[in-house]
Amino acid sequence: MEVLLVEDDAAIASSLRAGLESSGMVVHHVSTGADAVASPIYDIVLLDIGLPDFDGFEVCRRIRAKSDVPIIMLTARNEEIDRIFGLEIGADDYVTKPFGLRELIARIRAVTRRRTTNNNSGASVIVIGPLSIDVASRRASMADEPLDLTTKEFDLLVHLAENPGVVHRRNDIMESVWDTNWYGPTKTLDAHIAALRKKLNDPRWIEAVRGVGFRLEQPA
Amino acid sequence: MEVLLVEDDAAIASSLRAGLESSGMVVHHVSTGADAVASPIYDIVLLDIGLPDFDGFEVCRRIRAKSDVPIIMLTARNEEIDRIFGLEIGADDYVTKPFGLRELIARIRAVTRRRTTNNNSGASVIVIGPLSIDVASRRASMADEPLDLTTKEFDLLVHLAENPGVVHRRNDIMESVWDTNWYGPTKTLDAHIAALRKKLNDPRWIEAVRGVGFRLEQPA
DNA sequence: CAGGAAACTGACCAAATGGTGATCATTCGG
DNA sequence: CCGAATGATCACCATTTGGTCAGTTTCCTG
Repeated sequence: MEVLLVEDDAAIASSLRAGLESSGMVVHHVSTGADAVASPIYDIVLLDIGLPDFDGFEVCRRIRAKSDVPIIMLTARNEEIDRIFGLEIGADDYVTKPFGLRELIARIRAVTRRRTTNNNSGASVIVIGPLSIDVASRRASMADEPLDLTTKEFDLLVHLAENPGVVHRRNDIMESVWDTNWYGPTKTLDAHIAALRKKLNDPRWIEAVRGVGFRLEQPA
Repeated sequence: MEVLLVEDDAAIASSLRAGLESSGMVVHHVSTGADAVASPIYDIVLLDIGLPDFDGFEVCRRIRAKSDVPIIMLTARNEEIDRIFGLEIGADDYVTKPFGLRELIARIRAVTRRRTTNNNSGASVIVIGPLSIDVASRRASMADEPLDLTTKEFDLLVHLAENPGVVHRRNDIMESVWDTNWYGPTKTLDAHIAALRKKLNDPRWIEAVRGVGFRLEQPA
């Protein structure tokens, strides 16, 4: 596992390097955004937001432009999370300073595992284009506009968004969101799908697959 | 500044050593409680609670028996904070893992400064905009106005403030603040939430998330 | 032991939420 | 092209939930 660490604070960088290396990772350290963008591709990028030249969001965007490498943002304050949240920056996860080494390593493993299995479940934040969902704080936003979702709507959205593009069968949805795999003559699920569609502004986000279930995907 | 680091996890110890040394401190590392007690006196002791031989509290007591050296406890879980809290073990401060190097260094400086100036202020503080909570001294203030909180109100506030923005489930709150995960038909939690809201002056500080729990956040 | 503050509890109310069936629209197969 | 099946939408109603309050119990302090 080769890590590109983008961090301008020498103390933090040195501490992280030591910790990551003792977990068997190879750490390449750069301290500016320019160097980060110019670097060859590694297995994962740890990206500090407060960089001297241009900020982490810009770096993230530029790296994304040329690669799908997993990116974890290192943010200093909670306020910055909101910015990340609404922006379509394409980071895979973020950790807030101060963070522990074990936590960071766990996140790295989770992100890379997620990437290799092409499965989005377990992320702190699910980002699908303009749609982002923070599972822990139970908030979702579309193009920076917060969505006012009810409990069921949120759970339903999370279930669909955990595997975007794949069809979720009605029974599976019922079991996951309603704790029952019984789908009788009720229109409960349909009603909530309808409500969600309305709040997502564009009904094409949720596509019905006749006879099977529903699929969530960013409209073309 | 000479630091005695008592920590059995090699990765964490190595990482901390690197960080502290790059801040100009001299780090002496031991990994067992026995070694810690046997060590000569340093300027400050960083003491992990989870040690292989006997636990950090015992080490703390024994060190205190022979010296007034400042001690900062490194604790792994929130649960352990309560134990520290209740015990008069004589530690000067504690930090909860995961913690950041900068935070730790700040604490070290604060504790040693406090020692030399014989001043008790400056312990661990949670700050969320105008709201600040001094966990160790159990004081909270809003816009520099002290808040007169009861025990339960304070514990509740701390629990919510430790993860601002995220939704805390009723059961989790009950378990953390009331030591029971049973939330029956009672309105105990709601009553205390109401009391807290009133004392925070703006009810929007605590948002109810229907069907789930509560979230603390600075009003827009 | 007395007084008061804090905590707990249950009742009540209002509002949010979720479930339901009727009805309309769309798709698909013959 | 028609009818059956499936999905979409809507309005209505029952339930759940959170907020508030007053009464009671518990605990602490002096």
